Amino acid sequence: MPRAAQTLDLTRRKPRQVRAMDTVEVILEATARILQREGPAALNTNYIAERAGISVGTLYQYFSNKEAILVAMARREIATDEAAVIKAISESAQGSDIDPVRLALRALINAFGKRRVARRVAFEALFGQGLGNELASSVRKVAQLVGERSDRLLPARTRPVTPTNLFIITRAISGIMRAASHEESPLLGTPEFEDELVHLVQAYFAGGS
Amino acid sequence: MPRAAQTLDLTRRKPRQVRAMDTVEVILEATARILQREGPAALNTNYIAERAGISVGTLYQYFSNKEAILVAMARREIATDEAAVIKAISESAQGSDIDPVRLALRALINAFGKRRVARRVAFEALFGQGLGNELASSVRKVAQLVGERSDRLLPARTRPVTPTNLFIITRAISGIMRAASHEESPLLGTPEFEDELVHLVQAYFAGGS
DNA sequence: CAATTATATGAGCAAAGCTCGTATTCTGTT
DNA sequence: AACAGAATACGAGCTTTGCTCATATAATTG
Repeated sequence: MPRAAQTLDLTRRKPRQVRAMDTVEVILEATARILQREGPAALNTNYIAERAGISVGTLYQYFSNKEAILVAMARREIATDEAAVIKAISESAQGSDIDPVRLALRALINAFGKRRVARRVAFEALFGQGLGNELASSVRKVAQLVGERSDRLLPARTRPVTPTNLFIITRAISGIMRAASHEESPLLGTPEFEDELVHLVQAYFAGGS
Repeated sequence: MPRAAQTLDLTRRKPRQVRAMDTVEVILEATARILQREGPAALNTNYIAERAGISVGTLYQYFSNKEAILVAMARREIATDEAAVIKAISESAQGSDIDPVRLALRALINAFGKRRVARRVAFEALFGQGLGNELASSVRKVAQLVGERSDRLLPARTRPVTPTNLFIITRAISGIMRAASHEESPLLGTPEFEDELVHLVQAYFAGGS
């Protein structure tokens, strides 16, 4: 559908002036709104530009293609999630009597409950681009937490935190969150769901071998 | 890009004659080949038809849109995987000395190692369509196996097999497989990877509460 | 061997992605 | 203040591509 991708340079202008920052902001916001209110089918670059109150040309000054907008959105969501998880962890450090793993996972679950459609589409784009690993970064925070404090949190035999088992638990949680945030599933947000996630993480790190 | 989806009837002809079956076959095969050899960017319906040696019109007689082709592909892969897992399970029933959970997971890992690109794109389509649950079906076989034979396979305190924890473990494994089958990761196929999956499943079902 | 039903064809329409030449605004320098 | 150059914005319009539909061919049935 594009004019053949013979333009190999997909580099775009990076916003320097405040005006440009605002433009990028406005594009991402419009995209999220359209996705959330009118669904993925309604999303096209001309319409994004229209809704954002800018021109298509401007849009393509900052994003090399439609996917790139979604990827940017996804990265933003991930950054937000990560911040939430870190906050939960640091809060738990001082005085809360609830299991920190639980607090961190709770923060994550909460984040996934918001803007479901927009998030889903954005993450889909991330995966489609082969960048699925990035989604795992906020989850990794939880995993590392468990690894570091394993002596305090887990029973007798603990497992070491290797790159491989970080990979495993991280993708496991990502997979679950992803599935759960598809609207049919009312599971997200139930206490049971939280319990199961906590159990999965702890059992995985606690088990022998 | 389509002529506006105002045609609400997405029903298509179902192949009755052998000729028609072959056509469908040939379409799916061409799609997989293009994906595998030339990448997702090269995939478009006109080209699929050309490569399949049929006309676009014919293609659209059996598939309501491009996505539908991918979804069909995904379903086919899933069916294959499921068969492989079942085979592994039944073989283990008679005489093998290896843990049946391990055998089932091994079958799954093996399946995911083939036609990686085509599979990835197909599964992506499945998710995009909100049909991600289907991917879980072959994995569920493994989970059920563990649940049913838990007394034999797992240590002391076992957990019941509820819909919720089937959901959890099933999506966990799906998430891991999915991530691992993205080409950057050389993890798929290592013995370590298999070990970790086995451990995850067993630890999850074995843990207390 | 009609008549009916199933299958195949491909030119071409409309939607959507994206470009590029031009216009406007900002920033720093003298 | 005046100006140059850089950054930003614009949007008509070109391509690509998804998909349809009028028409033709093959299979099946009675």
